[in-house]
Amino acid sequence: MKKLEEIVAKLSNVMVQMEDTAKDQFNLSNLTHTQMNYLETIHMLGNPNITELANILKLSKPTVKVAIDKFIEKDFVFKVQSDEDRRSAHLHLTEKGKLINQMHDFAHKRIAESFKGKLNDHETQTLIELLNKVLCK
Amino acid sequence: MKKLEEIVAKLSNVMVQMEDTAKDQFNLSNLTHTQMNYLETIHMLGNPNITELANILKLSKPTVKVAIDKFIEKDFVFKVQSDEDRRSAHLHLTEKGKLINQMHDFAHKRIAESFKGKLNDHETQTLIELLNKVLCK
DNA sequence: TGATTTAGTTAGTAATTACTAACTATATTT
DNA sequence: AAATATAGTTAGTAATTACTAACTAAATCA
Repeated sequence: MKKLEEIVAKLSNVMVQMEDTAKDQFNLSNLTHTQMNYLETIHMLGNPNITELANILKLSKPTVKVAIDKFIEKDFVFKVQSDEDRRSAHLHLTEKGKLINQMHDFAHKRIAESFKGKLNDHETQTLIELLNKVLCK
Repeated sequence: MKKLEEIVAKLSNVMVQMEDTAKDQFNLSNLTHTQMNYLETIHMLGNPNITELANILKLSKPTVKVAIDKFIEKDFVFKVQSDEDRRSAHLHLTEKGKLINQMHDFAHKRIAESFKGKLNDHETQTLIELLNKVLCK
């Protein structure tokens, strides 16, 4: 029987590979890792402005501005002027921009299905319970 | 009770976060994702030459050559001329270059320990058995 | 109301990452 | 032995990613 840390290493491998495959299947191979990270962070923060996004990513505002301009040009992101503060604009993902999150969901679903395919119902239930326990704070 | 794919999503999050933390602790924050990938691939292939590395990474030879030159300058990699074919050189990781793999091992160990801390011995054993089952081919 | 802060932008610069075309030197094929 | 193929390199180019300094316009503080 293997040690848990070896299994974690293998698990990490499987997940990275599945994400890569999903990225190909969603025709997102043209996006760099950095660009994916921008779109994921915008999704995570839920329509941040440029200043908030720059703070979270620990990048300068001009850097983020340039990146966002390119996303807008490529129709991954659009801006909505704020009513409360007319200096500020909220960043939104377009349908195309949301693909990134759908891609993640797809990869996770595929992994879950692969796991279920190798266990019976009782074992699956036990795995869910144990993982739920180790992942809670 | 949550669905397995939601748990997989959470698992993915936890692993990415732990790798990021480990990267900071190993003082590797100055390396880009692309650079990490080079060093991981050299480790995985075990002293490839530039042509092999370029093929696996699906990059041109000049691109890989330039990247390797920078790694050599920064003392992450060194070259060993081949005896069989004097045109060719094998790429080796220096101690500094091997840090990347130690960093991964460290992250996996930390995750495994965190999991063990939340389960009793019997549950840990069951988790190991179930994950072993889902991760085998 | 005037001074200061904040959100975003513009301009100029630099490192990284990637490419193709053309080259040298060694190895293999005919 | 000559022709071809392979390993690596050099040079020139381009997109991406990041920075600082300096700016405009709007909001807030004193």
